[in-house]
Amino acid sequence: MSRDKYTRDNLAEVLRGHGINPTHQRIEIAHAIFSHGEHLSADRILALVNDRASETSKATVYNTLNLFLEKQLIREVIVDPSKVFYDPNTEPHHHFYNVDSGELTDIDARGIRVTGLPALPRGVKADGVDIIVRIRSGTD
Amino acid sequence: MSRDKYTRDNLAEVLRGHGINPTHQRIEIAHAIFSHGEHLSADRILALVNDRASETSKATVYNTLNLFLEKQLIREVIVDPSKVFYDPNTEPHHHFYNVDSGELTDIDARGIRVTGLPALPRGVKADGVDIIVRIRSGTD
DNA sequence: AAGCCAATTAGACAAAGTCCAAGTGTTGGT
DNA sequence: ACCAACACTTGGACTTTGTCTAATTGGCTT
Repeated sequence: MSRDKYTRDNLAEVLRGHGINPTHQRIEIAHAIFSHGEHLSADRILALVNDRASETSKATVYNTLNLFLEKQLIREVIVDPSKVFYDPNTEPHHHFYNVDSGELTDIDARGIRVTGLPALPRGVKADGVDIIVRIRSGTD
Repeated sequence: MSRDKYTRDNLAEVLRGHGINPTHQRIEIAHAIFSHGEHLSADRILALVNDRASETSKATVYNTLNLFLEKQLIREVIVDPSKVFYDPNTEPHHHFYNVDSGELTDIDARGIRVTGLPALPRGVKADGVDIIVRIRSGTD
């Protein structure tokens, strides 16, 4: 694994590998998500890509995030009623969500086992299991 | 268990039991949530209470739902990026969420065990564990 | 009836996200 | 080099969920 994993060249390769045509904007957005090792919301991503240099519109950010989701380059994490977080980690994992601070932390799924789940309803297929451990910083 | 568990009289009692002053609107909203054995969104609740008879404003519906949450009469379920669902079932339980239909189904938490979760980060306390099993009706 | 406080209200507002029609590249064929 | 075709991006209007506020209403208590 090289020192600088998320060069724009490497990212372009990654995008191609997921069947995504790597454009300037898409690379910048991927860069924002992957090099920033955190769970970002769409508005943070919009701010990050425009902070840097090139202008990217809100529409493109949303289009691109949805494209990345569809192509399974990233995942969405739904824990906050007001906004979606995007997760560059597509390995199986779960989350701690600090309700007070809004902070979101990964929990590696290896070693976690859930027993006692009922069978799936008829005619459906599983699409994934999310475990969210809600925590509070409060000392009460 | 009586035949008609959710009379407005009974509901008034329940509200009082949770430290909530039972007003007309609050009773109607509680009635909508509890008698309708389903997970409703705020806009559905607003529609239900106004469908019936008395007019209740959007502000009151939101105020009341947040009050009910605070007083732990109901829970919120966050599975859909676009809206919150309110859950009359405050027993420990989890959910199936059909991504295609939007349908939300309870999973009794008794018998479910999660092993292998890491220790909580320092200085925080657990606030609950949500398990969401995402399913698709698709036959692909 | 007067006064008090809690609850309700309409409507303005805010924020997240979608949509659309027009514009800008980029590519490939000749 | 030119043109056509297609893909991508864009601003801005729009929609939806939810919050806020200032004014009004409604119940009690005396």
